[in-house]
Amino acid sequence: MSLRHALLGLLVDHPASGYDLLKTFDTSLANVWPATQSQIYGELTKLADAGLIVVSEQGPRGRKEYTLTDPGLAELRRWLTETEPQRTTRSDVLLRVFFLGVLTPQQARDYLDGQAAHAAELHANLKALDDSIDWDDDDLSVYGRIALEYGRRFSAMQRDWARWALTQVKNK
Amino acid sequence: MSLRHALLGLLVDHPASGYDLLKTFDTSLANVWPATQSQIYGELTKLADAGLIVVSEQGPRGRKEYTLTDPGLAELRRWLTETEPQRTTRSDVLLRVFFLGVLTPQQARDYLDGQAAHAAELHANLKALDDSIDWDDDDLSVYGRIALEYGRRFSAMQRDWARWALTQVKNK
DNA sequence: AGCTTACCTTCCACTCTTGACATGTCCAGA
DNA sequence: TCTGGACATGTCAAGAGTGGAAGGTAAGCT
Repeated sequence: MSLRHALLGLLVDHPASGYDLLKTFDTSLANVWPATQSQIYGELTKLADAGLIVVSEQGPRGRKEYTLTDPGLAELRRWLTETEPQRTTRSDVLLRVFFLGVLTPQQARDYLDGQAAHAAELHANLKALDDSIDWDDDDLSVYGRIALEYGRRFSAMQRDWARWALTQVKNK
Repeated sequence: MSLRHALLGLLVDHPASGYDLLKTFDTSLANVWPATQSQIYGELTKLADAGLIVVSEQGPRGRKEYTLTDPGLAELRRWLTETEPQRTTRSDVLLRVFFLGVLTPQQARDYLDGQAAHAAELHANLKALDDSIDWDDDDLSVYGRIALEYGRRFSAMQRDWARWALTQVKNK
């Protein structure tokens, strides 16, 4: 049910259309909670039916701009304070590690090397992104920066782990 | 399609029944790729239909023991070497961070504090687990240990990040 | 005026995942 | 002997997520 609340959260600051939200998901939220167009439009309809958002303006080309309602904001707060985040994540990258034994050591190293390279690249990109942003002191900046820092630390951790793992796979 | 390959991977070492595999998923694989009973039994049937595994023995209580076939092993190897791991993960924990601005600073800190505590606990548990295992030099040990090390580093990173984030949320 | 591009939404078919329910068998201990 | 707990599989409904097709409007450019 997180998509639901992600949409509510994005509507806190300003009204937006499905199309606007779709772009937000494709860019800034893509690394945290990817969502497709069909999912977003569908969920918006459900949220409007539930009264958590309303169509506040109809624009050209059938554009519908949604605005958060008071019950919607209350629901967002309830979600944040009263429900526990779901922590069960799936990691395809890590799952494969369990089965590297069926490959040759060289193939296993190739895999880990690829992961290290990927993580290193991501880390560099995030650093560049961080440097390019002029961080303010407002809420969006504070929490946006905290989220970005998570990405930086995570990618650094993955990079270092993969490099360390490489040293553990001996030739046999 | 990872569940499919996870099952193939588990059948490499020794034949197993759906029930056996279910227990493996609930224990050792739970943190990497959780799966429910209905999923596992369903997927095993599909894998058998596809000829990637076969029923090698029928036991008491309708027990069906599955064994990996050569095409099954080939498919596992193909998956490991020729397909890229899917890296799009969803993080409920991180998603919420984006919206902490709608709460009071104190509530936001409570949230981060909870995450720090949770990560610290997980880290301690993994360390204890690591210490309790007698690691050998075989494949299972090497790659199992690499996977466990990932968990250790990940939980440490989350713990430290949450603690750092706490210092970023000022009273206003 | 005509063409292209961006905008904007809806619908559909499919797979994956969850949770619950249903059904029954074997075995060990009181 | 009986009874509870572990063993063992199957099915079903509902929700979440993916990918793509379809259909149409407005705006900008030449």
